[in-house]
Amino acid sequence: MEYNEKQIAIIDIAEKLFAENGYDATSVRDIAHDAGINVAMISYYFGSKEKLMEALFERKSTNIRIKVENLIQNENLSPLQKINVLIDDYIEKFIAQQGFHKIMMREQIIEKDTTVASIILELKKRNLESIKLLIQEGQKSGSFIKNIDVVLMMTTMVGTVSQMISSQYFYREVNNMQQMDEIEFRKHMKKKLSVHLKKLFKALLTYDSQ
Amino acid sequence: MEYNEKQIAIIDIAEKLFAENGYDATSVRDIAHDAGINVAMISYYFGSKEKLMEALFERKSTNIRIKVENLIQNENLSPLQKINVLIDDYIEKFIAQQGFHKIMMREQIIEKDTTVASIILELKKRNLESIKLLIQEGQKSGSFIKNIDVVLMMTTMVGTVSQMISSQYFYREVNNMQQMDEIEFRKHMKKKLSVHLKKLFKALLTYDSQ
Amino acid sequence: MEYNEKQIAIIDIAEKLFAENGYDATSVRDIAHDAGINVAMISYYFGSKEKLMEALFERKSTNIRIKVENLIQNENLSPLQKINVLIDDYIEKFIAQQGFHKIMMREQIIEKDTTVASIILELKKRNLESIKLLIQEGQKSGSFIKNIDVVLMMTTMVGTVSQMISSQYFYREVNNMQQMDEIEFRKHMKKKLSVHLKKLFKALLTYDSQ
Amino acid sequence: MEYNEKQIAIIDIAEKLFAENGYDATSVRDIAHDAGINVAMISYYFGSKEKLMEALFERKSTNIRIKVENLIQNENLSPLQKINVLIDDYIEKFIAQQGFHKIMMREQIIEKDTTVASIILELKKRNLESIKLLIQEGQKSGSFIKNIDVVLMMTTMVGTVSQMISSQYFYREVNNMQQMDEIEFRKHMKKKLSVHLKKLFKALLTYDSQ
DNA sequence: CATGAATGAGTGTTCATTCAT
DNA sequence: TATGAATGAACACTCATTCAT
Repeated sequence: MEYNEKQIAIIDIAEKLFAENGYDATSVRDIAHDAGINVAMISYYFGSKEKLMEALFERKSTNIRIKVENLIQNENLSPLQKINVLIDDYIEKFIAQQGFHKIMMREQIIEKDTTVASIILELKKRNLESIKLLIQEGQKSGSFIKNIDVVLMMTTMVGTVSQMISSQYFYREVNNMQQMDEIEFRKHMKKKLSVHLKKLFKALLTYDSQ
Repeated sequence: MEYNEKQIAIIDIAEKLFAENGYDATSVRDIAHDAGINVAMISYYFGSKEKLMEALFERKSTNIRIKVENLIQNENLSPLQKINVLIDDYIEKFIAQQGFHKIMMREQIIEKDTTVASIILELKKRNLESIKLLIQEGQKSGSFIKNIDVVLMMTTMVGTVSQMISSQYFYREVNNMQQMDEIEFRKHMKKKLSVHLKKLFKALLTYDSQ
Repeated sequence: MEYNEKQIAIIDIAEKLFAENGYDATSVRDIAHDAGINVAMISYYFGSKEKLMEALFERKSTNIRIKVENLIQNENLSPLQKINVLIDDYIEKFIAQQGFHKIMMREQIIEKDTTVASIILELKKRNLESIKLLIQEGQKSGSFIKNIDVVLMMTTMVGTVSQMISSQYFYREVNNMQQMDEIEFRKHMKKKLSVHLKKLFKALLTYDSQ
Repeated sequence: MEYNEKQIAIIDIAEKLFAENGYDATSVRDIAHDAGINVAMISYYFGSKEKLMEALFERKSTNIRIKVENLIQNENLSPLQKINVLIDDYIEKFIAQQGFHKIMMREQIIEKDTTVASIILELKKRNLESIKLLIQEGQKSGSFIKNIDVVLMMTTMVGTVSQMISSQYFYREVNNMQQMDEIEFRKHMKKKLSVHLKKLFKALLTYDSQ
């Protein structure tokens, strides 16, 4: 699907509002107002509010796919280093696209069988496959242990970053960072998450539990 | 606050519907219908839909507090064993009260300054304090390393379990467990999460990173 | 109709609230709340909200009837003096029972054929008859002119006092009396209205227009 | 504020219903029904029921302002004649716009600090200022006495006409005019009020009370 | 005699969507 | 292609009243 400038503008506004207030608490009027367009335009361009949501997912979900192709062919990095690159890449994407991730987190919880749900499912499967490739590579070379539950490992990566984003105001408060500039705080989160997840992944991938 | 039988029944129905469809997508009519009562009763008993939500949080949030009092005084368990007990306790509570946790996950994302938001904040603070006590005990005895970011550790515990619950249908699918009985699947999740988180915590608490 | 203490208390509260906010804008819950009783009591004691209004009118309307019996037989006063006594009596009652008069003013405007409307009509007729007696006495003795439209004259008396009550806050403002104590202000209004209406009535009753 | 045809139609219907039944006893559904439009249109056009009321006041209150500019410059009329013209003008406006005046009478009684209340207050002040100009002119030329309470005089004018309108059915009844054609009855009222108020004003403006 | 619980109808308002232009 | 006008359904909530006790 190709979207023109106006449609993209609408999608971006929708993303912002859905992220802040949730899909149901955001009216098409809110979106139209913030986008400076007529209410009818949303139905006109996307067919319905739900279809707008689908368009949003179609457009944004591709940006947050884990990409592993170049990484695999890179012969200068060890398997663990590759995993670390991947972790940083994931954190970077997640934090940069907080808004969309918030929407996705909420949608993920709903059990309904919607188009959006299937997009999310597809995304998860792709991400899982990508990371599996890297793990298997490390296992073949003997760098990683045999017994690795990749799904659980992903769950921890996604869950930890998600939870960090969701509770960032709590995090700021307990760490006395209320006044910290947003950009600086994002850097801080990235660094913390990076070190933290790398440590966890190292444990999962290389320490044999007996 | 004390609630009578009818009120509790309403709260339970509301919990189920809010968990399944979200707060905004659930109308008071839906709740009244499922509870077999008149719409007016929700206002009558709780004042408003929002107050019903608050009542729900008031009632349920106490059930999911981490309790460490007995654990601390137990002299038969090592600090790490205590942490492991706590992990299992947390997983148990979270999975048993999935519905409420789903609601809380969604509410946590919204940035608004509501009563519910403050209840969640309070809960997080209490849980953090509880777990800090155990950690400090282990540090004093030398069982745990000095440098532990408890908030990040909690983030991983909460995040991992949350993410597992949120994506349990994905988990079933990629593990070919679609047909597994719900009770058995819960057992499976608990076991998996237990082993996984214990491994992660052990790494965070005892391995010094250089 | 006889009303017990509780009923009278309810009627008094209702009078206050109806006067302040209007009949329709006052809910039985408001009344019950202010009276410190159960909502059901209003239906229980009076049958309905409308019947409560009727009870209110039944009770209060008798207090504001113009009484001329003693006045007529008083041989020490001239006809004009008697009219002046009546004017003061009317002003006194109206201001003392402002609340009820406000309710009546509003009800009077509605065109519906209700019980309350018929009570008001009855009251007006009685008051008209009373005053007519005094006028006729004065005409017989030659003190008053022949051609007097008593209805119009009453309209001016009632209308002037009503309007004064209705717009008393405007009156205070344009006369810089915002800070004046309520009791003192009532005295002021009474005096002003008294002199004013007496002058008007003297003109209507004694000056022949050619 | 400019209103389009549809909006004006709605305002007119609202005026009729508010006049007949009162603001609170008139539902937006009643208005929508009588106007042959959808209920949502009232919110759509005016924002809310209250805003509709304000629009009504904004539109109609200008029509009933006493205008005195031309009168002052007219050199062919004596001060008293000018007052008489003003009285007739006021009666004419009041009776022609009975509906709106009924609404205003009721609103005037309520003590709340609403937009409508402030419009009424403003209107009263303007009318008072207008009439004061005429009075002062007459006083300067020696036609009127010095000691005139203009506010009280206005109170009598407004009050008398208001009361006449409010109790016109009573008036018809006691004067055996139930069957009189509405148009003819209005003429009758105007004539009666005109003569009556002119007599009263003459007394207030020219007779010195000793 | 009194009341807490409960009800169905109604309130004003907002919703996503459609229509006529 | 674009939009202001309009709609019917739904929203949360309040209403006066009734009922069982």
